[in-house]
Amino acid sequence: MRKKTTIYDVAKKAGVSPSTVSRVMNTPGIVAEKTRKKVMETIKELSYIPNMLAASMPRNRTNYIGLIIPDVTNTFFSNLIRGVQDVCEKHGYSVLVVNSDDSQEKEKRYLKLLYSRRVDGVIMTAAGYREAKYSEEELSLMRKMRIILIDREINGLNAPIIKVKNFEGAHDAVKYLISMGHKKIMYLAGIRGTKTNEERERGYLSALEEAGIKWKHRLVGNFRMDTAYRKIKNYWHRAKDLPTAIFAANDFMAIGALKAFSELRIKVPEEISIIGFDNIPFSDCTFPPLTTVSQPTYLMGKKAVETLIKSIDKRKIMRSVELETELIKRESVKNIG
Amino acid sequence: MRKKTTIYDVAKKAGVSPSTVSRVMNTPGIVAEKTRKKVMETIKELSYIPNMLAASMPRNRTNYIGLIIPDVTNTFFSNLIRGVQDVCEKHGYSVLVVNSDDSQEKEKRYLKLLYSRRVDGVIMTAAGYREAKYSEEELSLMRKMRIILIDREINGLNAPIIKVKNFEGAHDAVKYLISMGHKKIMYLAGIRGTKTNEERERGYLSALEEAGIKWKHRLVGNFRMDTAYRKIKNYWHRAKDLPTAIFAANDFMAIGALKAFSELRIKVPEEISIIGFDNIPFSDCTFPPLTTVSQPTYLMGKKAVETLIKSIDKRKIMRSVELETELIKRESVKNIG
DNA sequence: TTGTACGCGTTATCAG
DNA sequence: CTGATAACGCGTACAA
Repeated sequence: MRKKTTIYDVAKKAGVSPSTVSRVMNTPGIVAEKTRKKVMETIKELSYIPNMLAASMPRNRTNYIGLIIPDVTNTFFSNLIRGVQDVCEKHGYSVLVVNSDDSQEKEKRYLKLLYSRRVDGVIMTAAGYREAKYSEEELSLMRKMRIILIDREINGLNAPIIKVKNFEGAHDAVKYLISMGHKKIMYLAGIRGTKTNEERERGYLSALEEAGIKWKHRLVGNFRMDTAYRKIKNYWHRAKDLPTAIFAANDFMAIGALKAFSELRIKVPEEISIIGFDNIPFSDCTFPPLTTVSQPTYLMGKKAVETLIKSIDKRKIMRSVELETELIKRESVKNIG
Repeated sequence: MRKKTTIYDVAKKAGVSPSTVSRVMNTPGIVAEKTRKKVMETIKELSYIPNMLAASMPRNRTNYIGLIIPDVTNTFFSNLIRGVQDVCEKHGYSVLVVNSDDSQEKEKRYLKLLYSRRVDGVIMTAAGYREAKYSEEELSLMRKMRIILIDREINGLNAPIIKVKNFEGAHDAVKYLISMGHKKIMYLAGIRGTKTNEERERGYLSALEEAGIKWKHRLVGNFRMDTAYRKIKNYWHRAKDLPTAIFAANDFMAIGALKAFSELRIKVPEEISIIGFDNIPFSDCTFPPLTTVSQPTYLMGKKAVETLIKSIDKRKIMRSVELETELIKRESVKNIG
């Protein structure tokens, strides 16, 4: 790799000073039209591409945003990433993505990395399903950075958070089931102790209560498809008082249930109705297509960067946001009223 | 944000020169144990975190890898990303991911961005399904960077490429179908003119020929689920000589077919066998679980960075790699022999 | 409107 | 083994 063209090369060839070239690129308005043109030409000729790296130093800004998520491979997060990237790109920012795998240790390492890289802001969904404890050292590091949280809070850190209305989403779903004539609705639960699961379960219970329905049942799950599959099969083999509908804490589990029923020769939705949560891609490719509660993951990413960037560029204060869910009615629910 | 701790702060407090602090961090071996300890202590005390940004300048290395893909949201690529990230992280590199949306224009813009960011290397899957034409200007920019291609080549650019054996993968799949007694096998095609599709189709034809089978049929598709769905429904309504098995150019289309047959009340695999290609997540959640050809996407990412980093760190030359596919036998194929 | 000179935080070189 | 000093490429007060 031969030497790269610098701002000096352009300046010399155009017969101006480096500062003028710099101005042409950053504040074109304040330079005489004639010189501006001359400089622009030279830039083209030499196909000069400015060194953002070098520019970052005096500016004290990298135009990088750090993004810490559990796993890119999870569609929930890849959609989030896309939201983040799209907005970032529009504002001249680049995204540095890392996977925490829900490990606090990795998370800590990456936080240091991002600090070291001098990113202008960080978007993170805290590792671990349960509320984790953070050492004072980590908290202090986080406080040195401009951080915005997604979905999960961090005790002791006063950072704004973007989340969805889990309670309302679950409430709506169950209410819909009730409106379709269902009176025996089971909750296929996620991991206990996680805020996400608790909120969805509360939504489930409250809808039941509102309708004056006493029948309720929770099948313990862990957000995973295979577990739901096994639990359902197991349960249907020995239970006597079976539900007519299931509200699953997420789509993976709903799909696991779908699979179980398919093997049990129990028809969905004719014999049992199912609603999921998340609206992951493919929830519309199941048989039957899954009725589910949609999480605006893309929007979450978008909102997060928007507030972050506003805070960076215009020094505005960041505020928490709660996003609405949406009930996507497909074909896994039947009206038995 | 208050002023950040620098190497000078550490040096002063430890009573040494900045160079010594630098050495402690980069080449600990060459500094006296006693001073090293002293410096390490001071670093801890001040919780100093080095500024990689600043270090990048004199080093002329950013330890960033640029990754250009069509879309993070596509599981094919998110797996690739993960492979890239995991290896990068191990070697102290960070990844800058951008989405081209298969647009050459965006691709070009991002190439410039990555150059401007002074990434140490670029991994890209060229935009567009068909072979695209690149201007001399773009080619020259690409030649200035250390680039490694994924899956698709670029005419006029002599860059190494990582790809999978599409021909062999397709060949194996169809051969398997034949071994299961199928003699009328249809090809559900992807976009014509794309190398991926051509290679898979050649694999299909060659397996047929090898077995001396004359019956063949191609249903034109475009790699998309809904198209496959419609084509299949249409075809089954009016065709007379129906196949007993289908080899789809990718999983999306295979799933589209699955859906069509489900609605047509045609049982898979009892009445028709199906094989897909890609092994996307969820191909094991369909009914029945899809038999398919697995692409090692994670491995592709891994291989790409490995060669790239070797080239950066040890100035070794980069070589192209062709990866093996694997036939994943699930339940969408029946032995009718 | 333009140019000069300094600073950004680190590494590399060279002398000691 | 350690310290002084010159880059690295750009932005920006300040001077002209």
